[in-house]
Amino acid sequence: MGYNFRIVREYRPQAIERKWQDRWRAGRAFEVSEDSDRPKFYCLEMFAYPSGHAHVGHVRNYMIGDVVARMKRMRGFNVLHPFGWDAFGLPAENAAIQNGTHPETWTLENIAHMKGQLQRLGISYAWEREIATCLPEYYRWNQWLFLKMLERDLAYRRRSSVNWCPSCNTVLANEQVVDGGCWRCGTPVTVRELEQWFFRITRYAEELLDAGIRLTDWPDKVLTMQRNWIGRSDGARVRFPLEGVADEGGIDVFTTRIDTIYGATFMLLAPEHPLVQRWSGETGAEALAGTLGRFQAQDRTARLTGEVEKEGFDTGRKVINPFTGRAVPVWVANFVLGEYGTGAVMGVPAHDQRDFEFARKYGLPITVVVQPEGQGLSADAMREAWEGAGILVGSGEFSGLASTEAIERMTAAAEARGLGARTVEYRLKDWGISRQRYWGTPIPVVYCDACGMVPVPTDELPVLLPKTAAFSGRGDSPLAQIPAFVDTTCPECGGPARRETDTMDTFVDSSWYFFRFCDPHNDHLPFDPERVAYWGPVDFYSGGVEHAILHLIYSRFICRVFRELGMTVLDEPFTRLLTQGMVLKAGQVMSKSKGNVVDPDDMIQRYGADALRLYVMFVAPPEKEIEWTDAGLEGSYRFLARVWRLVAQLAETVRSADVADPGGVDLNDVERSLRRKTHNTVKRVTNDLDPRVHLNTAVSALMELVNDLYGFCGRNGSLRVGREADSQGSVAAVAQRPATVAVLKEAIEALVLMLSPFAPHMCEELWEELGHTGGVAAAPWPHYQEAVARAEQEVVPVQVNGKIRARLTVDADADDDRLRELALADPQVARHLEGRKVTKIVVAGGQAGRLVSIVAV
RNA sequence: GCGAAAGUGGCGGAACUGGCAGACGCGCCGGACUUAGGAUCCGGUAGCCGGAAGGCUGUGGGGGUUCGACUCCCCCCUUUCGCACCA
Repeated sequence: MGYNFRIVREYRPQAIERKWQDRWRAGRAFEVSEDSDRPKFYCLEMFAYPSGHAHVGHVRNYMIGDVVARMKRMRGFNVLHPFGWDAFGLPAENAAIQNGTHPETWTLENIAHMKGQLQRLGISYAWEREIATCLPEYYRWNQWLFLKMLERDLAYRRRSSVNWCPSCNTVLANEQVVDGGCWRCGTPVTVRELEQWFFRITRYAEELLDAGIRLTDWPDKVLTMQRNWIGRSDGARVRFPLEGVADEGGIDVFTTRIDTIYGATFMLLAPEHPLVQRWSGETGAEALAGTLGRFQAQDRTARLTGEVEKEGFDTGRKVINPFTGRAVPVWVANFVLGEYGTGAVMGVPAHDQRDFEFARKYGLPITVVVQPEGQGLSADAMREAWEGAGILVGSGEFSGLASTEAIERMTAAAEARGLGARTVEYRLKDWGISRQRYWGTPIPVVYCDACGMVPVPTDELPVLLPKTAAFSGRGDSPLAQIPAFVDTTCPECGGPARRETDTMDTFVDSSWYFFRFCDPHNDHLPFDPERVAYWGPVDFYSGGVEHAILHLIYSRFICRVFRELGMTVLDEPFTRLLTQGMVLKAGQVMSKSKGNVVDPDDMIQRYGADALRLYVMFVAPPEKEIEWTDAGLEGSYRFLARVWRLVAQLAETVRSADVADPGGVDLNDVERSLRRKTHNTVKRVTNDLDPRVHLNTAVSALMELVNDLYGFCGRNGSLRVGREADSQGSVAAVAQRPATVAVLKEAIEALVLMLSPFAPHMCEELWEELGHTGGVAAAPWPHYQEAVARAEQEVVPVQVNGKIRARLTVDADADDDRLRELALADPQVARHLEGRKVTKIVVAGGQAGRLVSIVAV
């Protein structure tokens, strides 16, 4: 045999990375087609808003998805891993207002730049499937979808008070109001009355809630947020007749605590309640009208967050409490919400904190009707509202019942007497999609004087967004200023008509793009149902937790709309959801305004994309936020260089191996130990990547293997890597024993294969160096032998009084009695038992193995 | 206020179903090689005692269950994140 001398190139990531990225692009390496012979895997990261430059916080998400996609590909799955751009939206328009760039130019330039950034990171996307929502070939299907929803009464138009952001000059959906402010700019939201388009998401409220329970691979946190957002309340509507006006009916209230109705000593109406609005217009109601005006002018934010003091006004009217038969006053209160329930509530001051405060302030009577079980109400009762369940008192025939039962019986009684009904209320509101903006999908309807609102026929789609528009920054839609767009003819009568000038909320675009990726160039339909049947649902979806409500509820809703249209049989679009943590710098979120962004291109230039990827994956679990440090990145670079030196120096040795399977050879202890380590590492990395996505521990397992390999070479006299090799002109020796080479080859190849999802460019280069063609990305994932991964013998810990004092190495078939015997004979154990009496000796067994526990006094 | 999650070395973090706490990395200390080392290779690194072998104490605090608790249960403290007049 003898020695091979080998010059080892230094690890220079930039050249390697460029080389492989070019090859992947030229070879369309990650494009896929339907293949019924292989299991499919749809791996998706939330597509990107093309804001300009991506920082490492953005790209962390794509790197996580890429590790999963690459690993799944190697494990034999047909992997769909596409990318695209959520390209409509406000910032493009703001850029137009500020510096005159057309939104389209601004957007397309940003896309080009960011696409380059992602390609330089080596993310394995099927770029052939790239989509941008601002292109007519995409947004025409938004319009198509809208028309289908219109046909099914899932889209409708109504005048309503809407959330208005005075800074962005647009309407916001409820989901887009955060702490009373605009989700984008934080400006406090005001109210406006406008004709608006809505999607009837409430039709699916119950299903979205109920099916959510079955999303077992979603984070609990997200499911809880969605559940709270949908906000189901079980209760009853109860009618309180108006006193003295028999034919005017009465006022319905919604309550979840009908058991407290005997304590309802007043009624409260929202300022928006239609009845109060009517009363305030009557003569002599100037005071009421004034108060109403004042309430409605109160800052909506403050009203919603409870910062405004509770205030009321006595309307002078009375209603009859249908259970007590007594007349109670009707007040208007600024804290009652017009849009929830019936806009009217019964005031039960003894059992509701808010009503209690209200009653104290205005001197209204407080009647206790529920007592804590097993005790009388304390003297404090009148000082505080007690909101718990208990035993009813002073409630006529229902006195003595427990709250839960009382709710049942009293609801039934109300139903029987025709005063009310069991109902369920949801906090979820219909989704307002109208936006008075330019850079979005035009809503495809026209208004004709003769025919009214007329949908644009589907064969006339798309309604194109005109290229020229004036961006004034005023509140009205720029489209309304373009006569060539507005003036049209009615599709029904051919007469003059005006186009709708609002555009759609961009969340419409993003609520079905994952279907489009399955069939991105279809020009007959949004997608071919058969293709979605093959690829859907998304198996692994990752993105920021900030989309827990908005995007993720809308997508679940629109998925059901497509189901209703017969386009898919899927109930849920995303099987597994991973919400990745943010990247912080100096404890703060990266943002352009804070000036603390880390540009991936800078890092790639210094350390290479592979080191950047490895660092971000290694530093913390994907769900956790990470603190950016340059030192950590440098550590990852060092690790890669260490792998490079190891593999490059041993490549020739490994390539010349003449024993294929180390399993068939006699191994010495050192060789056997390395082989066990290899199989053990394959097992760990495989499990860390697949059921769980513990990328950080997968990397540390690979680091351990590398450490062991260096140790192996150091201990093996005929192999030299490391310092000597490096500083003395790079020497690697061929091992004398074929077994050594076989074991080494197995370890090195497994290492390169498993490291490749993290550091794909370097591993491609090394894989080629090891004599393989066809690319590491397409190579099969290494397999492990359980028997090798495990130790051949069982190691059994021995505890004395709870502390482990010894470990016995025994044959796995030794029985419990033998273990006891060996444990007591162990010198370490004997030392700890000196002068004590053994009272108990237990052999405990679990999946982790057996254990001997000795108790001595 | 309500709800959820989390508290482990100087730091980021491991420990899967209760079984050697601190894997792996950063940082730091030392050795080798060197004109040099901020490169590389090797070793050390929770605290305290000890020359060493070894021992004791340790996973926010206090109780409990168990042969055995970072892990399970109860109370408290702290932090983070959601929700927040939804009747």
